[in-house]
Amino acid sequence: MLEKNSLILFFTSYANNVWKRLGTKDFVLSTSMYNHRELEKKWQAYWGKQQTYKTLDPDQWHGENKKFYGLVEFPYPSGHGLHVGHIRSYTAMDIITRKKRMDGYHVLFPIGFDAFGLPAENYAIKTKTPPAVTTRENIANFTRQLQSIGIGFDWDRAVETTDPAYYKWTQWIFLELFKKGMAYKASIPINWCINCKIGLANEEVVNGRCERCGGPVEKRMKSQWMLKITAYADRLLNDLESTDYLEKIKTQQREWIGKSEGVNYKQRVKGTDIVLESYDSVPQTFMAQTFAVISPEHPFLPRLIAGLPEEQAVLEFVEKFKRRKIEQGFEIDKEIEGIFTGRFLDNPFGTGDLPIWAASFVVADYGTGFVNCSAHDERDFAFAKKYGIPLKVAMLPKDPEEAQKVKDLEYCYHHDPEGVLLYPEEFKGRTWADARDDIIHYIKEKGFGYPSTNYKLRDWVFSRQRYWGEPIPLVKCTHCAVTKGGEKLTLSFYDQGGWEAIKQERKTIETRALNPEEPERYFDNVKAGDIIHAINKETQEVLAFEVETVFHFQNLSELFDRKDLLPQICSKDIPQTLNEFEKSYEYSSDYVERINRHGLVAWKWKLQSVYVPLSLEQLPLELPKVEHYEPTDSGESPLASVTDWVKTTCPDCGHEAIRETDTMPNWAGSSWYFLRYIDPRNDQVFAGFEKLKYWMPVDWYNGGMEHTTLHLLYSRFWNKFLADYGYVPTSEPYQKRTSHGMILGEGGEKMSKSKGNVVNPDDIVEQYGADTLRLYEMFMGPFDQAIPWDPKGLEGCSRFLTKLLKMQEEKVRSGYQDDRSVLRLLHKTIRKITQDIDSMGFNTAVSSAMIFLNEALKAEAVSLLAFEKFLTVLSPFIPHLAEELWEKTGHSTSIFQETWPAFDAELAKDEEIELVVQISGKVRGRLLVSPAITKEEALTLAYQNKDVKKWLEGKTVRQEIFVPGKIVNIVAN
RNA sequence: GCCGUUGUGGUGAAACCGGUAGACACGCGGGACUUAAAAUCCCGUUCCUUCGGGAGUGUGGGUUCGAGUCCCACCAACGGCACCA
Repeated sequence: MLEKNSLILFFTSYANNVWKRLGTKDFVLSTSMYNHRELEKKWQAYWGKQQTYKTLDPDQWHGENKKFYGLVEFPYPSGHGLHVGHIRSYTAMDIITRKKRMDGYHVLFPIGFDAFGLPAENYAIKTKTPPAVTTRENIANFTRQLQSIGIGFDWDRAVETTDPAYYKWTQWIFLELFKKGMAYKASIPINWCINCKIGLANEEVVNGRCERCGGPVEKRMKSQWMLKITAYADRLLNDLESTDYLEKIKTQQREWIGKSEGVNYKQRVKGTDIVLESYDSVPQTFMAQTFAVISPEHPFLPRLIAGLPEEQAVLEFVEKFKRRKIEQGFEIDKEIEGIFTGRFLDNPFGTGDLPIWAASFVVADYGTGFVNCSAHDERDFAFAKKYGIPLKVAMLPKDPEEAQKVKDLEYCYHHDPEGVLLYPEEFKGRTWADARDDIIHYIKEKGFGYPSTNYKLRDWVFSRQRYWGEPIPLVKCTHCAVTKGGEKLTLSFYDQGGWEAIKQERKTIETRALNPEEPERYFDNVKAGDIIHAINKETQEVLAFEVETVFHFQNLSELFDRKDLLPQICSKDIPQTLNEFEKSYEYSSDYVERINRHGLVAWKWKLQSVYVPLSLEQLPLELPKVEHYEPTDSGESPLASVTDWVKTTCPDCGHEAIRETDTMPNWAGSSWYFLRYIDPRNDQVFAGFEKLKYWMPVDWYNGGMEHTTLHLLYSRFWNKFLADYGYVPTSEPYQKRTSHGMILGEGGEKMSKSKGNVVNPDDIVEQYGADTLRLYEMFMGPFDQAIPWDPKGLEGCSRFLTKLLKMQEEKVRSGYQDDRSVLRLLHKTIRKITQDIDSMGFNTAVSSAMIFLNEALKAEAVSLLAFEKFLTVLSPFIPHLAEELWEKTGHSTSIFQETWPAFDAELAKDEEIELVVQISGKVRGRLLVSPAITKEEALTLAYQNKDVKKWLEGKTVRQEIFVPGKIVNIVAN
């Protein structure tokens, strides 16, 4: 012992520097330091043992009847460990929820891990380590780190998306979506990353490159599971009104949904039977249209140009376009290029035939992929100028000079609400903004087109051909499902009657009038063995059925003669006369007429289920072990090679069947995790309804700006879907959403391993302690803004804690009568911190605490009562030290069981204020006065002031302004 | 190009509804304690200055008794979207 002491004395001169490096600062040298490592461990153990942060179920809560559900985005447990950015967000919500607890709320503040996804899988490919193993290790590490910074999570409720007990319900929700027709399989052009061999959602493609590997992306046709999020587009848009998201987050959501209203025109291509539709969101100037443009990727384009002299040139252009699109990573907006197709549009507006061009600037998958163009659109204008296509104006500015310029086509004049229309005749003189609705009506009345709405939002590509994700719990049955190819025709049903008939197989004969103009729609090429899909347009439910026999009839009379078929066609009474029979076919005015002109097809069918869902008892469908984690070159999931897993029996018929081998995207598990926290161990349902009713919606959700479009949209969609079927109580999951700013590296750049500027929170906790780290992250700058990391900043926060300790040891006296000024500042501080926590002004809350501490240390002493109040409002920021000091001041229970201190407005009031005297807006003097001083009194005092007298010498007073409590301004010259 | 955010000392930043610009913290300079260093404490720290004062919140205008804050035009940085007809 003696030896050790002398050693310390001997080495004190540089010990501080040395032990910081060696990390051996595990003894207390003086009162000005504290052993954060031991102290923090002590309180973390205490909280664990006392279950300080355990959230009781509603029926066990006996406190006040008010709840608060605070949510933070659960982390992806990467191998790099916790990022200091996580700590910023988690500490903020930790502070908010601790305060809510102290305000008497029943608080839910949970955490979990979103652990499916590419990094673990890519690591597995590289090292052959099963993702389950790395994930387990990473979760253990993250858990340790999160606990080491003292975030008050209820660890009993922790969830992991990779846990079969969790993804059982992710699979269940998917099956619900499937059963309700919200999941469907479609062959679509998907974004295919050549490097990763994986299909990407639109949102994972950044500037034409893969978001993850940065490699090139190409379009490939692939059969994918899709979720019909577009069916919820309007509600996802409109319901934003009822939420309290930051305005910029709402804007992002709105723009991603991208609702646009306008009209569709239906127009015949001259000399063909092709009818093309175009979408126009600015129909006011439709009379200006002088040409049309079709997307090079439009499916009708080859038919359009077939046999024309231009055909070869156009096909070459299309080829060149597609190649360039891949090579240049979609950066094709530099120069717009096009080619005349040789076709003309038979313009129904009577303004002449419009030449049809194919051009790079029209995208295939928005609207109809075909556009009518005019001088009143910037891109159209530029294109026409480049290729010398005639233009015509249909709207002019009010200013005559400008109008002349527009007439001369000097620039593109567009989207001016005050623009005056020239055509059509009926609208001459009306303004662009005012005429819009009437023009749309006019276009509809004239039969030129009909109102239509478009969204940028696309259906959600929900399948991945990857290993590390939730298996899609469907079985492809070879017995009760037919999987032959052939074009799948679609039969839609608006009416519930027809739909029910199909579902119950009441009718086994379907008939359709033929129409050579639209062969696809009217089934004149239907063959036995075809799979036809019927879609209920109301519910979006899809059923498949196989065509058994096909019958063709010239007219209704021929069909009426097949008396053997009639009972299967007519659901009610069988008509006795042809006349009666015809009547039953009068869906629309010309339907019978069309049948008698072109004929009619009828076919016998049987209902099919191509994909059969597993039953609840069969869930979870666990991921099997595999040998290789690489996706195959053909793009199939590695699961496809696990033959004994793929081979199974059909849950419906029991015959041999094959499993779906696609897995879900990593968005799946995070789309409902906030629901699972509420009832995390329930094995009967994903969460009990009564508990959901108590806790939902989430009162406050904080996360990164990078998740404010997709994750937010997807999870809102799932929640709405579940709400529609009565599984969750609220249609919107999150009442309030805020976002934290990123923490950047020291140089102001994003932290990344390659730049070597990553800060490891473990190092900071080791050196300074968790409380210092927390305090610094809250103090470093405005919460919603990106801030570079500054190691020096930690010092100031560390000093603050040392001073706080010093205050407790040297200044706190029980029963001391506090100085009036200290008491006043205390209550001002309580008020400031209370308000700042609610508005996320953490940086100014910390600064006000610093101000108080600085002042209090100057006082002779501070009462125990005052110190306790100060410590209480500070405790959410620095929970460990707060508990320690609370204990030191004689308490045996946790500080977090205290009530949040109320501030006394009377005590916080100033007795004397500094009133600034300005002469003509310049500060010339100051007066110490009562806050209640009147204008007259203040002016009298001001005029007595010698500086003021000096400045007013030889001047005439023009005006006297008095702002109570602030300023006196004497205007003189 | 469009949308959003932000421009204030050497640095991170404060500044409520238009009312003392630069709180708080870092850094730096000086001092105290010490043989010395670290730690700690105290003083100073926007710039210019003839020590009276003057200028100053990205730039240029405007409104006002008074503008970092409001209005107009512009510039720059960051983030998001990007041929959406």
